[in-house]
Amino acid sequence: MFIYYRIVRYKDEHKKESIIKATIKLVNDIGFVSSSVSKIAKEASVSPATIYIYYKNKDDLLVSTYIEIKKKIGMALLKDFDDTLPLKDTLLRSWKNGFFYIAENPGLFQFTEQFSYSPYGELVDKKDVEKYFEPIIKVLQTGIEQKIIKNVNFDILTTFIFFPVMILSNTRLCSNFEINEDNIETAFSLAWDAIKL
Amino acid sequence: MFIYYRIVRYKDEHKKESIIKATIKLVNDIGFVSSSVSKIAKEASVSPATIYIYYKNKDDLLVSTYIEIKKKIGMALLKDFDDTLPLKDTLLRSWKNGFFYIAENPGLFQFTEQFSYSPYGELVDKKDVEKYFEPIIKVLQTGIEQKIIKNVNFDILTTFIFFPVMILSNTRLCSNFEINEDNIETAFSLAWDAIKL
DNA sequence: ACAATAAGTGAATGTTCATTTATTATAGAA
DNA sequence: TTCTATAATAAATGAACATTCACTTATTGT
Repeated sequence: MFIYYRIVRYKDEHKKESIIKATIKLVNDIGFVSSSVSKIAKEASVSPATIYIYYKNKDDLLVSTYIEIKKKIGMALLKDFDDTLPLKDTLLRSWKNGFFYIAENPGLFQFTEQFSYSPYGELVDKKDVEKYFEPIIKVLQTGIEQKIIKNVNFDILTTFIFFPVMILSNTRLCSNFEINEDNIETAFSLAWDAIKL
Repeated sequence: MFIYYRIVRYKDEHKKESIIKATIKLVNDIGFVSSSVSKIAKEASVSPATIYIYYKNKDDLLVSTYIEIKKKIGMALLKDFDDTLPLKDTLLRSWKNGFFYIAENPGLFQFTEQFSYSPYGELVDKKDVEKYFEPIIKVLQTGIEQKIIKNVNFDILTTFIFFPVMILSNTRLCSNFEINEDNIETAFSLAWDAIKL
């Protein structure tokens, strides 16, 4: 007869968080090309080998960081989500949530932009990300059925109602767009004109 | 008395072109992170040292490649440019030019996307790029003055009338948007609804 | 034919890379 | 307190990196 013990020295979640934080900071400051595991380790004040306790390899670290951020952004977007409101108001609320979250966390956003336009983007299972945005996508589909918005290819719709948030939030692309209630509403009115029937 | 000779072996422009071509191919295939000078040299069938005859360093090679591509895209966009047409027609023509050029040269477009969202983007003097797009920007300004399109922040305007071309052309972002006359015109009608007064 | 000079190169440079190995530190059940 | 599994690490590894070096090849006016 055998008795199995489970004696564990628990992983330090604070350490994991500081590795992710260091990854984001470094990638934003010097880019993927220059962000080595040792530099990330130094920034997080851990040994390079420690990173390999929490992540399989460098790719795993970067992909996990990306998904973690996408989850946060998705949740921010859906704050106070209420699809009993008129469609237009539901969308505008998400716009505002998105703009203000990105404005308060520019590093998170910048990381995802750089990541998703690089070949790292292909390492991500899209479904792992899309699930965080599902409710708002469903709202659009309902809008088409109720003949409130144009019945066009879904890619076209998202181009005009989601991407403007990302483009206008990108200070590199839009240096003259100041993020405040008025400007968001002005921009939103163009988006709404584009998609409304 | 001295006699100075000026005897030159001229640089082989074909070689320079093959280095740029190799750079684009490699960056698209494996990304900036993995594209080393030696790999680019091998792809171009030259010695790594040869690259340093044509370019100061690796950054110079990448930035030059980017500007070269932007010039080509800008010129494609402005093919048959005619600002005596109604504003709407001028813009639609550019949309079609843009879509079809990108569709025929997906590698060029993909390189610029990856480049401009990476820290390499900061190495480029924006004016070196903007000049290739100037005529079409002026058309928009005229449209505002003539009260044909909305008088809003210029960043908002470009978000709805230029970026959709880039988003919809990006197969990674829009896998369900097929590029043909009909679909381009449908997408353009949303853009026009957004910006028209 | 030859002098002059730039184009072009393969190999070597020292550095940095991602990852592994060998070892120590520590938490917690018995 | 003792024991054990895992966290954590410093140091080591071989491969790959950007760039330079010493050299050869090609071109062209004289």
